[in-house]
Amino acid sequence: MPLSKERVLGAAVALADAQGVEGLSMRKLAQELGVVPMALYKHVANKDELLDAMVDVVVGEIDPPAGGTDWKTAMRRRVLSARGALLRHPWTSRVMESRASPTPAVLAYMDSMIGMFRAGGFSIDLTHHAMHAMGSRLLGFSQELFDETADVGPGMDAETLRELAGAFPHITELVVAITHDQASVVGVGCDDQFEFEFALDLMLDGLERLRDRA
Amino acid sequence: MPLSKERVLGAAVALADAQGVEGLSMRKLAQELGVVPMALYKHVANKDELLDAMVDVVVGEIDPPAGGTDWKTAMRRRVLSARGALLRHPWTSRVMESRASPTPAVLAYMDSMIGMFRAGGFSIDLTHHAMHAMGSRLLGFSQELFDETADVGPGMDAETLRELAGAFPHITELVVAITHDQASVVGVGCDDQFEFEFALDLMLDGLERLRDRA
DNA sequence: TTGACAGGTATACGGCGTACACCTAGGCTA
DNA sequence: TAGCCTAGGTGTACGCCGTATACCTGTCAA
Repeated sequence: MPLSKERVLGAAVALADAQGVEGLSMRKLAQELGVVPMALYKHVANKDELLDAMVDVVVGEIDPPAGGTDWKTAMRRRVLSARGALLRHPWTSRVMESRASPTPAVLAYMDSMIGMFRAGGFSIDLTHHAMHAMGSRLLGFSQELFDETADVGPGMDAETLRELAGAFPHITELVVAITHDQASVVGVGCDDQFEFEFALDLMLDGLERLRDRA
Repeated sequence: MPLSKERVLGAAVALADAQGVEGLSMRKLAQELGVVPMALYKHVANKDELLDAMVDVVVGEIDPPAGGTDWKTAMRRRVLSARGALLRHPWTSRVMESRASPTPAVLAYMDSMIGMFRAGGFSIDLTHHAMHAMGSRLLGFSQELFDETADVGPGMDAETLRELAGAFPHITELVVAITHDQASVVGVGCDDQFEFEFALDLMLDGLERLRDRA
């Protein structure tokens, strides 16, 4: 089977899924395809263009807007669909952020999101603010700067734990509370999906209130 | 003047401020300091540690919590102070996101933020949700996935503009509205500071309402 | 005086993206 | 059918990167 842009993209996405985007190099990708590195350049202009195209693959997995419902549930559904795509390809958010300007596919997604607000009766100005306020959540991710439970685990002795508790009392209190909530569940950690939806609804409810006040 | 961790860090921050974090290499940094690359390794273990230390420099610029006010204005002030630091060193957010785990300084900042919620009468659970919901905004940035006015400017002919309007009608409408709002100002673009505070207040107000309901 | 050590240096390795020249097979035109 | 064009894979090489390793030199304590 000869090379093609589709084959290259597919292998690139798979490789990034498997190894993370830091592990994706033109050379490894070529090897994966049984080909010499420079062969890739007959199908993509350079690595940056490859990354852009990979983002578009993921954005293409987001469901189209649902019809026949109010703006809020339609938007909610679409955002959660985007989140699904981003969870399947966790490298995407990082790549998207590092890119200088958005790809047409991302622009089209944003455009249709704006349209959903407008159809929901939002003024242009409020729509504008809403887009900013939603920020990355529109694409189904909110960068989590730290996973509070990742660093606390079985691999830590009581001494270190006590030190941590002294240095960061509030974090400790919080982690303890979370962990107790679900003591029976294997693998401590909070319910990311719940947290995401919590913040999403907080945002959507607040925006709705602002719209109705005007 | 001999090398020192402080001199290395200072030069690294300055270089990243000037060239962006992509332009920061151990070799360029060494050259900036008039020294051979390997000399740096007597003061930092490796580039990752250097990046972590650079983040801590910026986090150190964030004002301590303001006393003598209610939780909301105290938190608002602190977040805006963080935003100031991040705006002075725009590379910081990207570096922070790319790091595997947060530095102690970042943890300490988060810890004190949690403390501010708790002092404001938030339950542990609501505090937890609040921290997730605030996400990166806690550190004064919300990743802007696209700057809607960056791509539309004097360097674009009427033909391209019409094409864009056809492909992305809602974005176009929005950009036009924004640009008209401030026709007299040089350099189109929305007021980022306003947008940030809008979203921040939306969040804080929503959280307060939840707290009072409980 | 000696010896340890802190701190700057020289060299080298493997990995990266990619420019450039080359080859080769398939298909189109004359 | 002869000639050539071109799409697509190859080989080599360049300059950049982070950093391991060995080395040198000046300072200071014993």
